[in-house]
Amino acid sequence: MFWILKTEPTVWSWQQQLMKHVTTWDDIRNYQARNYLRTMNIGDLCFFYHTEKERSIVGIVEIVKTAYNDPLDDNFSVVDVQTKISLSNAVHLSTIKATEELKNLAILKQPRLSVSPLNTEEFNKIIELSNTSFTL
DNA sequence: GCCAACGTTGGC
DNA sequence: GCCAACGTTGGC
Repeated sequence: MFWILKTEPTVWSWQQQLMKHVTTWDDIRNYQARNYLRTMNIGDLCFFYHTEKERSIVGIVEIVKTAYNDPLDDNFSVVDVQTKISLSNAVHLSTIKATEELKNLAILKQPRLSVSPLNTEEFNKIIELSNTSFTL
C-alpha cells in the first residue's frame, strides 16, 4: 500500500530524515491516523509531506517495522520508517490540486489528517509529477 | 450519550 | 499570524 505522512518541517524535516536513515514515526495523536498506521505493512511506501510554508511532497520512506505501542502513550502507535529517496522535484499542494487524477486524495478532503492512504495510480502520478525515476 | 466549549491543525 | 474546520473533552 501507499501512504502520505505529513510533518511540520520545523519539527521534523526531510533533511533530518535523510541523516537518520531509519526513524520511528511517532507523536501521532489522532485515532484515524493511528488506525491507518496499524494497517501498514513492511515494504509499504510513504510520501513525506512538508506542511506549513512548504506544502510539498519531498521524498519517500519505506515501512520497516509495523505498528507497535507508542512508549509515551499506550493508546497510540508508532511505526519505523527507512529513508528511500528524495524526489527530484518537490510536488507542491497547488500542483496536486490542479491535477485531475489526484482530486480524490484524502489530503485534499481532510487537510488535518496526518496519515492517509493513496492508491497505485495516485502514487505513480505523483512520481511522474516529481520527475523522479523510480519504478515499483 | 449529547453537545458546548475548547484545543489543534494546517492552508492561506 | 489568522482563523476555519475539525477532533476531543467533560459536564450534564
